[in-house]
Amino acid sequence: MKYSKATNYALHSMLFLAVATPEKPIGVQQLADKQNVSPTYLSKILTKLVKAGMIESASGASGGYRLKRGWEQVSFLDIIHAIEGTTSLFECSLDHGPECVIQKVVLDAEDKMERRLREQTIYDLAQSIKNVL
Amino acid sequence: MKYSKATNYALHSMLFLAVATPEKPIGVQQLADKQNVSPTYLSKILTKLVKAGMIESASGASGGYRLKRGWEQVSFLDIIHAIEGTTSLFECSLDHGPECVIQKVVLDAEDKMERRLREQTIYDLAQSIKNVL
DNA sequence: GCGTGATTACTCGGATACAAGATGTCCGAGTTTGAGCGG
DNA sequence: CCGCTCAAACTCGGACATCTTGTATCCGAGTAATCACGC
Repeated sequence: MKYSKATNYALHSMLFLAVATPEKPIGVQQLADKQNVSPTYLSKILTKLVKAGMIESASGASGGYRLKRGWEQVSFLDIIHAIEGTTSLFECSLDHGPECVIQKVVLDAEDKMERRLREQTIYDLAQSIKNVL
Repeated sequence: MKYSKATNYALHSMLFLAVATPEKPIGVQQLADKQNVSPTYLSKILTKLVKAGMIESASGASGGYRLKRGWEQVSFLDIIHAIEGTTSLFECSLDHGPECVIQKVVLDAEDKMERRLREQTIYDLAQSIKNVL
């Protein structure tokens, strides 16, 4: 039970974009260099973020990726869900009545984690980093 | 990012043993039938719980598995860790300074989930079920 | 009745097989920028 | 100086390869209870 590396790359890419926020888009190459990943693989991950509506891509020369309007509200959970999917981390798969007491406990615990991830935005994190610099 | 089915089987097996608590051990076959799993596969899972010290196995005819002394303190988190391992669900794997702010956020969220799973014992859950019956 | 050996029912652990998902690469197609060239 | 064309840089998306992990099966070995048999 671990988050995939792709989630790691996605979170770092978003934070990097949030700290930079230039008018020109940032190329995949530059993002990939920072994280030691192949650009083509990273582009697959960023495509998911595009489809989730957090960033947008610009084709052609001097193209790249850029934060989209409203990105200030994007939370950690949004990013994680965009990469990992939204299925909950426990499903009983047994047919012992309508509700599984075990599942209820685990989902309740999961909810506590998600609550924390939902209230943490990339924007806030980027601001706190900038203050340190 | 999901808990494995093995974790599901382990939790259900523990709960079943906790509700039963007979003097005689319960065979794998019986536990497997309840959950629609092959007995040999379930035995591999139960072996992990034995090594974790929660249950003990009895060989030979009329053998099986039995809760071990001190099982009343076993929490959900103990069982999950016995099956999934104790590695935290996020590791940065990047070398951008000593601490990764992203990792700190995710681990903080994970801690909130684990706190809930740590305070929930199989014993308490078994008691609440018995009351309903 | 009692002891002894054989049978049976069960777990244990390793080896193996299979499937799915994560990770990563390759390449062709489309798109925009910018430079070069000719008028 | 203007406009056209072409090359370069870049993303996009699908197809493919590889590796790890979860899931599951099979089988031989060991162990304990029980049964059968002979004394």
